[in-house]
Formats: sequence, C-alpha cells, structure tokens
Amino acid sequence: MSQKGLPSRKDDYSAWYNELVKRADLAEHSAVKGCMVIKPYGYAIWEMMQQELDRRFKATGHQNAYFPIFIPKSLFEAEEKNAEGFAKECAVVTHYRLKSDPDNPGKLIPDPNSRLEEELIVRPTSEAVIWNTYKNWVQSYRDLPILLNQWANVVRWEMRTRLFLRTTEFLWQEGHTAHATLEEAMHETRQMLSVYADFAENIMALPVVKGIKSENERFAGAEETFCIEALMQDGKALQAGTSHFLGQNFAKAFDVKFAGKDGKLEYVWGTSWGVSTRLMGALIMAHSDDNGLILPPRLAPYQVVMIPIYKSDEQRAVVMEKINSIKKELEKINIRVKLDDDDSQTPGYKYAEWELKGVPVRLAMGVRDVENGVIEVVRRDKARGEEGQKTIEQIATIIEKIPAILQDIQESIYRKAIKFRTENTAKVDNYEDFKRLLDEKPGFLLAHWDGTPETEEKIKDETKATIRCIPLDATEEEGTCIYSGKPSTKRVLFARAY
RNA sequence: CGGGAUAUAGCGUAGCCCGGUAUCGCGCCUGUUUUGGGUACAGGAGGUCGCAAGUUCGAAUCUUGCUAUCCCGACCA
Repeated sequence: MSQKGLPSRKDDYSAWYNELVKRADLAEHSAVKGCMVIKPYGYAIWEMMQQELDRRFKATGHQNAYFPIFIPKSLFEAEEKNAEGFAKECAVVTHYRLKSDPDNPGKLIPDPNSRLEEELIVRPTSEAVIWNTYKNWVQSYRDLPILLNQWANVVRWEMRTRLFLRTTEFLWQEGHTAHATLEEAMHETRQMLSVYADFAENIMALPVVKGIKSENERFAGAEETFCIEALMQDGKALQAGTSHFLGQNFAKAFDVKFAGKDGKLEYVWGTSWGVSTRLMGALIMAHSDDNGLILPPRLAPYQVVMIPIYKSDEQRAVVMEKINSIKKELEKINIRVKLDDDDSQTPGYKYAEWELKGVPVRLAMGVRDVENGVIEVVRRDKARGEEGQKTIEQIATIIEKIPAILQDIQESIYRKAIKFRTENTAKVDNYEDFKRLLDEKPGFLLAHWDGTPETEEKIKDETKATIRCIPLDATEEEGTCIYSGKPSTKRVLFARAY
C-alpha cells in the first residue's frame, strides 16, 4: 500500500483535508479528546499569520495584554445573553487538588476537600473577565478609549471536532475595546473588520465577503456582528473572522461608566473581534490541490526551497558552493529560504516532499547548471506540466527575479481563488433553483430574504444552508423572498457552511 | 448526545466469521548501488494486536464495559 498520493478532493474532500493536514506536518490529533497538536511547520504558518495581524493591530493603535484563562462563574453569568450562548460548551473547574485514590492504589482522584467555593469557567471567550477589569480602569472620558488585544487559547466543548476547523481548545486573538461613543465603537468594529479583510485578501490570498450576520448567527451579547466569509473549494462557506459591536451590553452588565466632559455618567460602548487557528483550515481548503498544500508566499515559512543535485563529493562541493552563495544573497533581501541538503534523500523525493508542504518556489541546481550558469525554477501555484511551471533562469539574474516571482505567485493564487468564487456564486430568484443549486453546484447563493429569523430557520432546516451574511456592498433592489414571497430590498449570501 | 463504521510495528494494512501468540507494503538500521519527479538489490531491527475485565487448556479472533478516531445527524467559530 503506497502512501505516496493524497486522496483526491473530488473523491473524498474530507479525507483529502485530513490527510493533507497530517502529511504536510501541520497538525495531528492528541491524546486529549478534540484537541490537536500543532506541529512546528503548522505553527510556523500560524506565527506568520500572528505577525501580520499583530502588526496591523498595533498600526491601528492597539496594545497587547493578557487576562486569565479562568473566569469565576459569577462573572461569567453577568452578561446573560453571552452566558446563555456559551453555557452548553463550557469546561468547568471544580477542584484545585488531587489526592491518591484510597480504593485504587497508584490512581488519583480530585480531593473532595479541595472543592472550589466558586467554580471557574475555562474561558470560551474573555468578555466577562475583561469587562470586569475595565470597570476598574474607567472613570472619566480621559480613560477612553481602551484598545486591547490578547493572544490566547480558549476552550469550547464541541461535539464534533476537525483539525483546525473546530477543536475543543483553539488559539486565537481577541480584541476588546471600550469607547466613549456609539459612533467611535461602531467605527472600531468596522475598522477591524477591514483589517481582517485586508489580511485575508493580501496576505492569505483569500477573497472574502464582508457582511453583517443575521440575528440567528449573531454573537451572543452583541448588538451587531460583522464577519468575513470565504468560499472553500468544496463549495462550502467558512467564517474567517468576526467583529462585534457590543453596544453597552457589557458595560451595563459590569457597570462600566465614565464621566463625560459635562460631568454626566454614561455607560461605555464596546467592541470585540477575533480570528483563530481556524484560518489555517481556510488557508488549506481555499488553495491547496491534490499534490498538497499551496501556500501564498507572504505566509510561507519557507518561500523558496533549494535542492542541490550531485553524484560525487566533488560535484557536491561545486554545487553546494554555488547554491550557498545564492542562498545568502536571497536571505540578504529577506527571502525565507530552506536549503534541503539532506544527503539521505534523492532529489525526486524532496520535490514531492516540498510540494506537499506547499513551498511557493523550488530552485534545483546540479553541476550541469553550475557550468551553464543556470538554475531551474519551479512554481507551486502551477500544476505539474502546466505552461510556466518549470523555467530555466540565469544564475546571474535569479536574485532579482525571485521577489517578482513570489509576488506573481501571491497574486495568481488570489486571482485563482477569486475566479473560483465568481464561478461558484449565483443569483437565485426562486426556492427550486436554490435547492437545486445547493446540491448540483454548491457555492455562494445570492437570494432575496424577507428578513425574518423564522424564514432563515426554515430554509436552514430544509436545505442546511444558512445566511452567511448580509453583504455590506449589497445593492438595493426590489425583490421577493425566495421562501415566503414577501418583499425584500437586497440579496443576502446563503451557503452551506463549516 | 443519537445512528453507522473503525482501532493490529512510526504509517498504511491482511488475519477475526470457523480461537492455537501475527501477513504484506512503506518507513527505519547495515552494506552496495543510485541521485534532474518519491532509485535498486541484499541483509536486519521493530508488535502490551486501543484499554480493562470475562469465557477457554489456549484470545488479535468470542462476550461485556471503557476510550479514541472517521462518516451521517443535532450543536457550534
């Protein structure tokens, strides 16, 4: 039984995804139910995401801080809607000590004498503990705004998990801001949505639709939830980021008030926004092919992999000298380079290996090439045998060409994703077409909706499709709801979703 | 949490119905050979058969319980 190939996307999309995640060394299942181990190569990609996002957060005036993983139940309960929304998936700490089990030598049990007076909730999100803290930080309008972000792990006890897409514990960042006015908080909410969209499109090469969630899909405790929605290669939608306008809900729950210039006390306005390791899933499912991962250069831990080809030690010396000097030159212009000089593997093996791991550019060079002053360049964004996948370049000019090639790959991956989304987005005007397309050609469906949660719920029950968002750029047009026939003024975005 | 399936060496697997301590491939180690798309040959190491009980002279195989994973539902980012 050969382990060479991946399952194909066409035959079994889930198997393809699961295998790819494991085989590309991104992550694996752990001994803990629903929790994953993120492996070094996968974590390196996450770190690239973190860097890019963190830079953008700082550039928009935010600072990082850290709040505890545990939330006393009484705090957690304070904002009722939020608490209700998460109650079903909370891990709860009840004891702080273990002891030897008297009935079972060598085993441990929670010490009954160490039961906590008040249970601690493992954070599914941190609004409660953060707003409880903000209460102490805010007295005057001079204390506002508070613009914080934290990088953290959270726990949501899910029934069914999948590597990166839905795990019991996951990594994310959560921004929590407090403002003096509604306008400012709303501006912050929209600004961070734009930051996410910019990151997704320019760094992840992932086209996204910016929109507003319907009431059903809104974050518990928010007045309005904004999101970016992306389309995966199997035609399912994936929510890639959310930004919430919290109104004064948490300020009221935690009694966070400030004195304005006029001396009047008013509740603070809030926002929160986050993206998670789920983005890794989006990255994989949006771009990769049956040969493995395809990474956009701006996120690739290695942008270029170099593979030397030689027979004898003498040849090795010749090739390695040249290839090392090229490597140094590339590093000088901040290209992330991996030189795979492992003698125990053949070049062919390395080609397959780095292809599986999605490195954007492969440079291969043997003695012949050194003699001829050339180097082979292979692009991961093009299929094997496709025009332009392999080219022979002059060593003399390769250094200056690589940045342009990487840029071109970044753009071509994005264009390809845009093309896919365009081809898999359809306007539908009746329920029959809607249902038919969901099965025959899954993707984004733009359809009129009467605006009621009841209709959305019924469509969901009957078709499994949900309203991903009401696109921000939706054009006003007269129409009738595909389900109820009632009047509607704009189309909303439907899809089956992850 | 419901329905179905699976769990055997690092990975992928055969054996299970019809009980007798385990098959094959990849990988790993040694040597030779090869190296421009997953080299070839020879030799070698590696297994509490998911865990725990039970039935039996004897359990990977039969029974029960537990755990984990996958698929389908419900729930959710």
